[in-house]
Amino acid sequence: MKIERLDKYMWRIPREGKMRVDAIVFTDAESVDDPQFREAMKQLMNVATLPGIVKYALAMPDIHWGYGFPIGGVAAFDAKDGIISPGGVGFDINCGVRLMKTDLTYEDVRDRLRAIVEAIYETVPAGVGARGDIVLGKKGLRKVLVEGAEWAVKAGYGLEEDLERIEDGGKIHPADPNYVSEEAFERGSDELGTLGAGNHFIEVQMVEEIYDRDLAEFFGLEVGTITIMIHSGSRGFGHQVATDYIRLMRDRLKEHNRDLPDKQLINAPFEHPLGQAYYSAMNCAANYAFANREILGHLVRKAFWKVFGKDTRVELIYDVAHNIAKVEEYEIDGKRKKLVVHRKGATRSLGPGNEKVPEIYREVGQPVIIPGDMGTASYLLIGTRKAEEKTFGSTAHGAGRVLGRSAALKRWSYREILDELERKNIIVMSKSKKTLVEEAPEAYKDVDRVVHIVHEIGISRKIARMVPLGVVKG
DNA sequence: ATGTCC
Repeated sequence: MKIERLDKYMWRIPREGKMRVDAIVFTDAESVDDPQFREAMKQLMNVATLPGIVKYALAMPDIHWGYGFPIGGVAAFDAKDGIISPGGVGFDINCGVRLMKTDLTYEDVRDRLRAIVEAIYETVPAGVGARGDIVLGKKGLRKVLVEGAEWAVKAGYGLEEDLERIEDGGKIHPADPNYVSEEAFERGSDELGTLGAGNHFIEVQMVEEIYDRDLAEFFGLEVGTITIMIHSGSRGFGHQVATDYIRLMRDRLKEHNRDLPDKQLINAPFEHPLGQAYYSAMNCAANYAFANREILGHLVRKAFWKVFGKDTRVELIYDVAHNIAKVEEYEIDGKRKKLVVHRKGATRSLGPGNEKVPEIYREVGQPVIIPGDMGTASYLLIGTRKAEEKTFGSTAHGAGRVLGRSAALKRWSYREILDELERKNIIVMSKSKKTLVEEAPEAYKDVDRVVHIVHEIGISRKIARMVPLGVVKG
């Protein structure tokens, strides 16, 4: 594979073979020689062969191997003659993360940390197949799929003021539940307000460092401020939507998908009825995930009220999607074009003045939230115009795995991971010992390095760094 | 990520 260095953190794999565009990756020199990085780059080169891809196939510094498309990848396709692909979104549709801030400081919580972690653990259902308190019939669930986070607020699981602090207001359209299978309805009926497993988590954090004083003040953050981060997605519902449409595209679009370099890149022309059906069903799953995180946020709020009193303020800063495809307009060769922007393990990063940024934040730009893995730091950043120009308004989404789940299980024991977190003074409660080992901090790339790169390139800028005090996992 | 295999 030919890889050219364009800049300190920018690399290019020039178009070759069936590639329609170059592949561009933002990372440091250290990563480029890594064999696992090369595997992910091969996937990015495959993405560059897909019909209608515009400008280049992009990878963020947290790139790693995924289903068909690499995780940490961004690919934009012309809405007229391009495609949409479930593998370019990921199985956990609208997996994402939200950051909330409290009016508490480290001094206020230090003696009751165990109590708040336990309260969250008891309030939030977690783990594979966990069921929530909300059980919906088909009619009820249809409303969730159309209304997203707004449904949660109406049902008493959230505050009205939360809604403008969620990407796209927590409600994306078109989202027609008629394109969603019975099986997805069944799986989704009792999983609202549940955390899930794997890398999903709820963390109680503390602001440890401020990089931009003005913006930190704008968001009400100081060193010592207690924040909460929630990482979850669309649970079994989104997984089923992805499975359904991968199968449908495989069965009904055989000719269109005949020459794929990898079967996992299965896709539909965006304008084809099946492409439109997936788009709508995917948006239903995105709304399910927005509702889910809104409910989780409110359950955590209740846990804080229980431990620290009902007058404790727990305010949402922002909630972002990092597995999604969206129709957005960008200027291509001097013309504005409608593109289907696939962000798979990538965060939208819009700059100041962009009309898609809610009014309350428009003057500064869109908040970007980049979580670390369990037991490491997380960041609040701000979106930039440079991202709109260079990366279809995108930046990184997190640390990125460097070690597979089964390899992690072979390498470490449950006790070792617990001890490691204890040494860092982090309280951890997990439903599954296995999950905890799979999510060992050392199984992930260093999030500080990832964030440093996106900040240096200028596709998002650092505001604050948070460190975990307590973690709840599935 | 996932009722962790149809």
